[in-house]
Amino acid sequence: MRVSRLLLVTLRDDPAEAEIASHKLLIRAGYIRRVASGIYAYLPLLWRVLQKISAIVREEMDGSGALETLLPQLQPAELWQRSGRWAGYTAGEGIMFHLCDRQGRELGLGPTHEEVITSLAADLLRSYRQLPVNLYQIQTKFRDEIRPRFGLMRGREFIMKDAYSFHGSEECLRQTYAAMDGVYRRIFQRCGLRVVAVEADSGAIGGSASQEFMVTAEAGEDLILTSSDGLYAANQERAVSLAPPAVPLPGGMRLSGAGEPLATPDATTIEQLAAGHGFDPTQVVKVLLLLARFEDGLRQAVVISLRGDQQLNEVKLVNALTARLGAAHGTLLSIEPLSTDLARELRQKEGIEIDPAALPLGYLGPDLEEGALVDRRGLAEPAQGMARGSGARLATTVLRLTDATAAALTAFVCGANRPGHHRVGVSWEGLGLTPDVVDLRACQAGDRCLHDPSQTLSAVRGIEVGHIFQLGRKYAEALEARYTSESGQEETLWMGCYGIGVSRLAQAAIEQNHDNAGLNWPVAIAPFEAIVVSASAQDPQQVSLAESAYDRLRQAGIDALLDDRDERAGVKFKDADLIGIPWRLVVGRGAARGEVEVVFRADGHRRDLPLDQALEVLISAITASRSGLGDSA
RNA sequence: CGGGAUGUAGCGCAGCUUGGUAGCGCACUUCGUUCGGGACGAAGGGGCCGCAGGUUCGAAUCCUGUCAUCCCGACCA
Repeated sequence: MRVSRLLLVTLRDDPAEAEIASHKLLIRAGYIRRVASGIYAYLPLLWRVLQKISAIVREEMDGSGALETLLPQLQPAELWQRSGRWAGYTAGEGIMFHLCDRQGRELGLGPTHEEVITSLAADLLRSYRQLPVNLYQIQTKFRDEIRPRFGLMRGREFIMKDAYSFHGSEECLRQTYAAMDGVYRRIFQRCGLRVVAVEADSGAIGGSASQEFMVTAEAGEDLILTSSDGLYAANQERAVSLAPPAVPLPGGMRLSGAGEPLATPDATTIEQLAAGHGFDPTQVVKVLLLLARFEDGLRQAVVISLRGDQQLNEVKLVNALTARLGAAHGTLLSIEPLSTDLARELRQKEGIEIDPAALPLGYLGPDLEEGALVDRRGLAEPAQGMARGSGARLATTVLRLTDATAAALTAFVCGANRPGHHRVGVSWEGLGLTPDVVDLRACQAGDRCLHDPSQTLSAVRGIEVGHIFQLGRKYAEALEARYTSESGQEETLWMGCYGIGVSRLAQAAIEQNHDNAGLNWPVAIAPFEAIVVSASAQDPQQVSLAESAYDRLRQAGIDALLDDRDERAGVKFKDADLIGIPWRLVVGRGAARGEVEVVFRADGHRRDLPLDQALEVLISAITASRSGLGDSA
């Protein structure tokens, strides 16, 4: 390809819309253009990169025995209603674009394809003899992200490789899951990425085991915690660890664990309480009052007890609530602090009366009375003027969950459930409570590891480029995907699913491979492997030598670009660096002697060589590094 | 959705406080000189000043509304 024909439009200034390096460079170097928020045109250069990544993904997936397919993006609501995900994905903060066709039928634009593939599996898979199968596709996905960000990093339309495997047993699923783990590591290695595999939360997709593949980069949206011995790595959402030991409360229990009252005006936070009254935060039980909203209208007050120095991990909380109430009440739509504002909103929009004045916010204790937080009237009567038919109703009991760090305290300080007062020397028995213990704390860098308390966790930021799940039978059950086993029994299929964000991966590669001059693609996914630049477009000798170098590179099967523009050498060099072509062959002053210069973009290393030798060097270096495997230059 | 910011030529920005009919750099076109790290000179082209309404003799500028984009939080490949 000739640069003059490439529609190469590069910019000198950083675009105002971009924040992180990779996003700025994608725009500046002419790889993408924004069409709307979170929606981008992939320009010819980027499309070549995406094709190369896709080719690697295909080779590795095909090599593992997976079958490529292409599934519809337009999906009937009915399919999603059967899996129980329609409401969660469309209502409220749902991320599925959905629409009605001319007959008034509801359709969704696929954010993922579990439903479609599972219903197909139910159709096609009948016998254990057909198992296992692994189907994948590389396709555009649509997600109405709450906040699209950072260019291709979090787009509303993006390219994803998703694979779904079906099995006759959990054991077989585990084998494929393990195989995909290996396939993924190879794919990322071939793409030239430094990736960490971490234990992950399975989120809205569901299922049991799941692992994310994180490109380590400062711009990453996730926090990864890893042990120094390399044996443990997890997403913070999921991570487990040992909290620092608590400082024992002097004097222990008081008044048989009922606690001694302490006047604490203006001490509504742990910091104020600790600073004002000489307590260590680990001696305090912090109580959070939250309200969970479920799909069926249930509004559940939740009282969380945490040790004062600990932070709530919301993902763990959502999982705990879903595990306890999801089956009976549907998707958990939201969980938020029960503030005065929320109480007002509840009264106005849902006809639910919670008197904020009755809530001693800032002075809550784990034994907070249910009083105002539950529905004591039986079925709630809709108040006049509120949203009709919302069906919102308050639960009849309060759910109390206690993190293990708080449950382990034998004598602690906590709020007295009346403004301006705490209690000192409280015990769980003294409160008449048996803690319902759940792991709810957010792990931090510096925490000790569970597998070896002498190891500590450290934190790195990461960009999630892949995620593999053992889904189990959740979707197969919902969509009645069964097969006949060897013994003639009808059995539900076991499922796994495996995703790679292809377009995100391209940008993550830039985040890891760039410098002040521009991009610096790994050879395996570079849009072109080499660029031939003649220093002067006026010098016929240089031009013809450049042409012949370009032809010979192409004949040798190299993806070569020829900068044939009548620009000054500096402009062409700057552009070559900016768009990040790994190898540059400069035809300049030495042209008269048949000499050219070979430049390696990554380290700027250059050498003058006769053309024949230069081509040889280039061709062997490129063919050696093309696979992305091994220790190429 | 809540909090913050910004919309002026393809890109980056000034002008707005104090209303008087739009400017700078880059990019683009033509000519000349230059030619190994984003050249120089000359001459050009390009703007419903996000949109709608209002105030005013007069609005990029003041007021109201609205839309869009970006950043911080909840979502995820």
